[in-house]
Amino acid sequence: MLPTMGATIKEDEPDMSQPESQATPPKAQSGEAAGDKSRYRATLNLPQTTFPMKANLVQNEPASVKRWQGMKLYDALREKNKANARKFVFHDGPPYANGNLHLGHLLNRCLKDFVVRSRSMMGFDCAFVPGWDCHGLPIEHKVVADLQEKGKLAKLLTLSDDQRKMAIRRECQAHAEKYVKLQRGQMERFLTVADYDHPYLTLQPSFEGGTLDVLAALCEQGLVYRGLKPVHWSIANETALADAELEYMDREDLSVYVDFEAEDAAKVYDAFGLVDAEDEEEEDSHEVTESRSHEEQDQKNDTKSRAPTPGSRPLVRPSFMIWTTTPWTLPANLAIAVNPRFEYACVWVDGAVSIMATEAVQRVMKMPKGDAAVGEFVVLGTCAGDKLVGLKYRHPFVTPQDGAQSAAFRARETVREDAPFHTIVPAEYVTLEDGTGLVHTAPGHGTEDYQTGNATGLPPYCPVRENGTYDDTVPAWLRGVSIWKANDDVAQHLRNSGHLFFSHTFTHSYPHDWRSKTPVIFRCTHQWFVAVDKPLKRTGHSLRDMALTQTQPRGGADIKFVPEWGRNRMRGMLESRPDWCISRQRAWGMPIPSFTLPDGTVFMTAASVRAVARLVREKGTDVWFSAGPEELLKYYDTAADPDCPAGVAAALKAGVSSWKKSPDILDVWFESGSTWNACMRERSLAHKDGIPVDLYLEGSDQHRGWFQSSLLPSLGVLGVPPFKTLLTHGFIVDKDGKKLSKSRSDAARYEVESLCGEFGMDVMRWWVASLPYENDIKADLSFFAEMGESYRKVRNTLRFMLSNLADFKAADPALGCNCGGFCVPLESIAPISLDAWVLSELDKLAHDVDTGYAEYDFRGVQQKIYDFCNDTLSAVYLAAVKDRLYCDKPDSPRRRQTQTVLWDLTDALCRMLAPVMCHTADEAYRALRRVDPKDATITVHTQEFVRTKGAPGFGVSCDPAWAAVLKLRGEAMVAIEQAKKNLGVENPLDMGVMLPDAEGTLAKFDRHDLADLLGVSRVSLGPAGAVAVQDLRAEPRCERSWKRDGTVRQRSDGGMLSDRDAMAVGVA
RNA sequence: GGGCUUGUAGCUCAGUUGGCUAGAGCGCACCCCUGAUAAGGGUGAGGUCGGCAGUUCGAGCCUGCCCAGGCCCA
Repeated sequence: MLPTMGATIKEDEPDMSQPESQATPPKAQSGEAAGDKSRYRATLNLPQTTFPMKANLVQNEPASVKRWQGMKLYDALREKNKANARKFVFHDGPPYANGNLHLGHLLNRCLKDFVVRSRSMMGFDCAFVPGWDCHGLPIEHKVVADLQEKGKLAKLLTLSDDQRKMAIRRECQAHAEKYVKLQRGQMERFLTVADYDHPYLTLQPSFEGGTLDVLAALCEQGLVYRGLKPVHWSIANETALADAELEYMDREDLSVYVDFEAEDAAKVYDAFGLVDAEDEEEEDSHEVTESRSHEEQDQKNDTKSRAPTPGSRPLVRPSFMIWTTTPWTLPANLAIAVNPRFEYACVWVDGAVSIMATEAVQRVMKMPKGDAAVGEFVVLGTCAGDKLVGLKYRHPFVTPQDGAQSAAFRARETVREDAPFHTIVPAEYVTLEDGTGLVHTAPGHGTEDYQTGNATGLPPYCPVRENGTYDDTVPAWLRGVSIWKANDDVAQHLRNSGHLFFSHTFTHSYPHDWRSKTPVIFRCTHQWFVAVDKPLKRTGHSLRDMALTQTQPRGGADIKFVPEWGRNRMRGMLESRPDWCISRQRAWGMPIPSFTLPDGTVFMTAASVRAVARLVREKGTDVWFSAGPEELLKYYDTAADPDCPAGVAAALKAGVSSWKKSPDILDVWFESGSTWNACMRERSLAHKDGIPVDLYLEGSDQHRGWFQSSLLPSLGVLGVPPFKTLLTHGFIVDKDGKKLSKSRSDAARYEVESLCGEFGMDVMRWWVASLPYENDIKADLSFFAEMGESYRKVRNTLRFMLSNLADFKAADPALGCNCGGFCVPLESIAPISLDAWVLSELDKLAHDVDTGYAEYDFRGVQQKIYDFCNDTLSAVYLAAVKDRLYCDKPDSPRRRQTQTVLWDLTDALCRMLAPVMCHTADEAYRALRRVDPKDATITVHTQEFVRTKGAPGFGVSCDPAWAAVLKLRGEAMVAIEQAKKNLGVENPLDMGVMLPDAEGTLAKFDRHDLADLLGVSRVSLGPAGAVAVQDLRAEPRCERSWKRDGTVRQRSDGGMLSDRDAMAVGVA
């Protein structure tokens, strides 16, 4: 509806000719001629800036990197905070020096950079030395594969061990250094700040020395021992593997159910309480048939194939039925384990008798009929598992002349004379979920089996050689056979001898060597271990006890876990972890500096390790491969070594030239687990007393990896953990929450170089900051694009503020003073002003941001900064002050006050943003100060967060009634929206609003402030009730400010202007 | 199979010790502005809180089971 009281409607109103329509009210309104809106444009203070709307991050970010490099930003940060006593010790977990960095690295590096930059801006001296893990199998594997491809490997194999290893090591070192350089460049492209010129590399001699010192200290505590233990063994690489080097993949295997005949049938039947049937022929139990096969039973003795009555004693020899998925370990079978708490059944099946857990009977009998057809079966009796313990059985194909009882094995290893070979033993870990409830036990081929062997006195017998073939202790038909082939051979042999009840192939999850992707086996080998349950000489407590104590929640004095559930996760792992196998049989790593004497004694003491460490610091670990024992031990003095065995001291006098250097190298996890010493303490970066490092920050896989491999040595050496806080982040997954597959069609666009080129790092960093990093992180190109929008929002807010400061002169920011120039003292700002309100909002933000950074809640920081820019500033404050910025006289006190606030807001925001949006924040900060592009001395990054009197922000508070004003603003917006529909007024500047103010709390507020806050021309206050909107279109509009504020009249220049605008233009 | 963990609007996420009608941003729809303009502003529509069962006066939140993910192990 058109206004009816339009006394000033002009005749040339263009829309007057149009039919009246509520939906399309006239564009040109009463009070001015069409096209006159820009008459006073030149008299306005319109925004002006060189800060571009388009960020052009792809070109400009590398320029920032160069500028920061040029000004040595990292050194400048250290220098700035040196004077501060506050030190924040942050330690970089070393990525592996192999391959390109990916999105997961980007996440990790950005989070770390947020920490470094935010702590520095809090005034902490925060050193950050990047590190690289340079040794280890993956590099060696790659290098050896490359050599093989180039046909150079065959030649290497003709060299001596040391020469060959040296040749491989040279290649490995070159490979590692190449990738360190590559990854360093990528990290810098991530805009991260660190001491890139002085990284720590695990192949540096000083680092190697620092690692050996840790090993020496653990030796000193009596924790390092050499043992024969089953370990995961890679046949392809002929090396023991750490848990971290395993990958579980599906594999098809042969699953077999095997009958092991009882040695003494009567004792077995006694256990089940079976009695001789009285009407049976006078056959006693000693004359049980020896025939094995179910078929044979049927054929040979028709009468006996009749199912016996339950409770009666059959005439055949019973068997213990076991189940295994690794038939190749059967030659090493030394025992059968039962759970003493389970009930076992004696089952007659087609003429044969087998023993298995009662619960397993139905399942086993229902197995698909493959090798043995099962007709009927009868449970003759049951008994508890503990009744079976101690019964003897016969191995189906290993005689006492072979195997662990053979002379060949006894010559090699110590075997107890009374070792209970082939006996039923108890074990709690036996379950009923799979198999028969009787567990094939080979102490040389499994951890639990090994423990059972230890408990019962059985040796860890392992007839499998390094290359995966059997040695000479097995029956002749298996000698030299590959174990994978043996699976079938063994099954066939058992089938032929009638011991195989059933077999089938099936697919299960099986551990594989993470590099060669080949299946691993459990195999007993001589390895070096760090004991986790052995008491330390110094404390009397084991590493496990100390680790569990240190990780307990102890009300603040404990290790802090972010997120908190990491504590339970890690403790669970600590409770169940085995001793740490620290040896590997490879070339690319640090040697374990032990020696084997001619008499077979293996020699390594704390003092001998330290002696080698000293030499290694001088020459690097290559010396181990190039020098002889005399040279390697030149710093060793037996007289000064209390741990040196007498025999060794004597042998040493006779000369060490015949001693053999150990071929073992250290697990790379031991090296990275020593970084708190080899890097942090070695370089005096660590706290001098107590816990050396404040924060470790890595992916949650490191609860088992680096966090644990660091914790244990530190406890052993220092008695305290190496870290005060452990922060973990999750893994990158795709938008459906699935693991990111490298084979996806757009995989190339997820390469970090592509991401930097497509979205820019500041956008990627803004994205990282927005993440709830403790969980899995969904990543998708569309998310990055969305974050680009969000980035632009912040950028435009900064730009708008900068553009309204074009004519504003602030004091020299280098002096750290915001006063002077045109600045208004913040103390003079009235609490009822818009400016006080926005500053008080900034103070809240500054407080939240401060806390957020301190607590690593980057998401909270990001969200609050974004909301502040988007809501508090863009939608509310900046929209409200636009009028005064544009229309007030340039030097009016009101405008200068607002500009002062804008300047401070921009300055404070740049600082808050700096740790995250480090390029853009610096760009804006420098634009605010109008820094010459060539001047590299001024940067936001050497500044600190705004604080006043010790608290974050400017210390400005606003009138408490502001809360009510903002609430009313929300209501008014709804009313204005309704008025558009109901009154037909489209432009809020054509409206006046009456706010209900029954208590008179709003009376003190400037009506202009209130009107600007609502975006309307006028505000009046009224009694209680709803917000009322007035149609002001009948009133004249100011040609300059477009407001209808009630003061508009024709001025001396002929224009229609309000009082304020007339004054600004200088007309009467 | 086990330990830890996740599943809330189309999307990304908040939801404190169980307590009004479950919130935000983005996106979407409609509208305004055209003096932040490859910008800016307003209003609005979207949810059986993975499923089932239980405890409770009351469950997104506690318990059990199940389904679908992730990390680490076996």
